[in-house]
Amino acid sequence: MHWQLSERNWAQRAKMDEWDRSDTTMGANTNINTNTNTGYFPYLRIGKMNEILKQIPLQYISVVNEFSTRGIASAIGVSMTTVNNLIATMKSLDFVVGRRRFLFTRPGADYSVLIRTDEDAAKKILEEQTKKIEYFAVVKQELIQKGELTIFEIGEEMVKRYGKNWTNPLTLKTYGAAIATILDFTGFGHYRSGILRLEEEKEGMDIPVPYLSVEKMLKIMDALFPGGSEIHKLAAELGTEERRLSQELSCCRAMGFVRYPRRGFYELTEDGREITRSSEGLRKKKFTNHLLGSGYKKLIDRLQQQLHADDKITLVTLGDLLEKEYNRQWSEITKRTYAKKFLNWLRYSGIVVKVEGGYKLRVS
DNA sequence: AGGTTCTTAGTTAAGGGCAT
DNA sequence: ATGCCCTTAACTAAGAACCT
Repeated sequence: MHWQLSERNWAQRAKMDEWDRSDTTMGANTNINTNTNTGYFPYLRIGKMNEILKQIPLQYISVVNEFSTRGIASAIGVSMTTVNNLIATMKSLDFVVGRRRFLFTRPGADYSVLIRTDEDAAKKILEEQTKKIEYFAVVKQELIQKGELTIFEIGEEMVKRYGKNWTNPLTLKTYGAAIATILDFTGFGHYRSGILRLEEEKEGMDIPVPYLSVEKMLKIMDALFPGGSEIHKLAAELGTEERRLSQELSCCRAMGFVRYPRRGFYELTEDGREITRSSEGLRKKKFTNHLLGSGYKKLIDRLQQQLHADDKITLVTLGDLLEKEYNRQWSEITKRTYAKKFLNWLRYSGIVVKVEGGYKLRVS
């Protein structure tokens, strides 16, 4: 209630907007978007922004009262720079206006309050902002064209379009990642490890190497049933080292059994859930379907292509194939390691059958 | 002088390969 | 089957440099 704008405050707001505009090209004031920021870009990643925002005492969040960098800094016990980083980000989203003395905008105040209690509602507000702000449109369009963008490319685009003088590649990445995380947060694309994708990582060339057996996969899925788990908890439960486990989980993801909704947390997909509940026979069938529908299908196709009339499949031939398809150089021992896992999958799903001195594909 | 923007160093997480 | 070590990459916080 108390942050409702009164007549007088609108006047105040207008004044601050003018300050904002005055430091760039004058003129062009006929522009309807009077409160669109000029020259600011998100700097903090969305997670960090939210984290700091939540610490700011509510009394500072007002579209009536100005605040200063110093005031916030001492209120929450962080450096001026940190607050400035936050303010720059908030300005880039039209959540804050002003210079030296700042004021929340209506959406900015709403967002800052809601983020504490109702993340989805806050998201909605931010999503609206991304629709209004030009550089987001630029990135979105670029993303639609290319399907995926690295954070470096996003940064580069900003330099090109808006004449920023960022020269350090790390700087480009910083800004690029900030923009990418915001789009991800608001539901436009998915950001992960330096790349913003339009589609949830569709396994293309880069599916993980087969790290684990079917049995281990099922064990993991059992542990994830029904509600998912934090990686720490899961690791403790299974007695598998965390780093190792995250690799194994990435395999389960590539198979479509497991989902990774947020950092550190994994859960079963619908199909994953079904499989853990299925009987052995049904489970085999479902597993096979997933294998054939996954990126690993390509390996099976290759296997089929390269096999001559009475060639046998052995750990050696399979290892060589994997090495080639993944474009790596492995030692013999490593090749064997991965070949064993993959063979385990093929055997389990009945794609290969045992013959004298090796395996062969079952003709289907 | 004080405020703001860009860079950077140090830290943490993820990924990859090997060996037991 | 899986623990461990090493490399690479991302994140964060804050300092340096630049404005006004």
